[in-house]
Amino acid sequence: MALAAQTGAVIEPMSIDEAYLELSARYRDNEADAALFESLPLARHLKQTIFSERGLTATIGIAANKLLAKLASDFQKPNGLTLVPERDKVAFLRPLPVRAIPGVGPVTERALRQAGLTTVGQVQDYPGDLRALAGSFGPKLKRFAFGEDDRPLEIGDVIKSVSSEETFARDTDDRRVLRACLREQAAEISAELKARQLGARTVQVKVRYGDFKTLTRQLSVEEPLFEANDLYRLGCFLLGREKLVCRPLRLLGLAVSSLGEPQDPQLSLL
DNA sequence: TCTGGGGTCCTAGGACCC
DNA sequence: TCTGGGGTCCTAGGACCC
Repeated sequence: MALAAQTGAVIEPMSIDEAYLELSARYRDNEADAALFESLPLARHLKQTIFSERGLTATIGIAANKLLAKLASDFQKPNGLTLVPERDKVAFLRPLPVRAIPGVGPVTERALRQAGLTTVGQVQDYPGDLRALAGSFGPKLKRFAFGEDDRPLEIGDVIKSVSSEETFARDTDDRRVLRACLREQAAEISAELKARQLGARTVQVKVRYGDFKTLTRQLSVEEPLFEANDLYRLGCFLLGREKLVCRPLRLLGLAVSSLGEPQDPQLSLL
């Protein structure tokens, strides 16, 4: 990442080992495809440096937007380097399975298949209303199918929720086990909130039973909370009020959302 | 997919207010 | 007292991603 920063790139980390680099500032004076090709030496240099410094291979996709860069990097997986020029993007996309498009999971894939659409090319050619198949994602899916994507890089780490959950080795309704679990989760979440100087106005518990049935119950409060004890007690309250531990649990989870600046800790009630 | 954990976003119904 | 609409918040569940 430090190396990438030296290139003057704007960076959006996606996970521990994946990131988008925007280099349009570095190659801005060129026609789109020319700029892409000009970034090839830098991409090769990045791969080489990662390998010599860490002994790891890296895969890079080069394209004019996030969607295409991601698909390009997926194209040739270990140790790949794929460039998708603007002029080739529609053809590049055509043979890909619909599942390759980010946002198309098992459910949307099934809906599309039932309409006879299994490749991105078929989505490109589809004259019907994709909303009927993919809901509000339909219009975006259509644009993605043609390689159009204007999502900007998201930098900064605005976080919207914090959660912790645990799947038990054996389903349990032992109150002591569950309380200890919840207490630990509350402590973890509290530490995260404090580290980020955030408070949470919504607390949610999640339970899953042996048959995989999963329920959530949440509660919003006036004052943003961040103390482990407050989170723990609200979690207990929700479990009890909703009688969620009516049979053994496979999973117990605690989550907070509606995050914002905490009030003066002195005023924190409950 | 006999199924782990931490996230985001969307939908839909109900409460409540104007 | 009943009806209608819009806006916002809360809640629950689900699809999806890494």
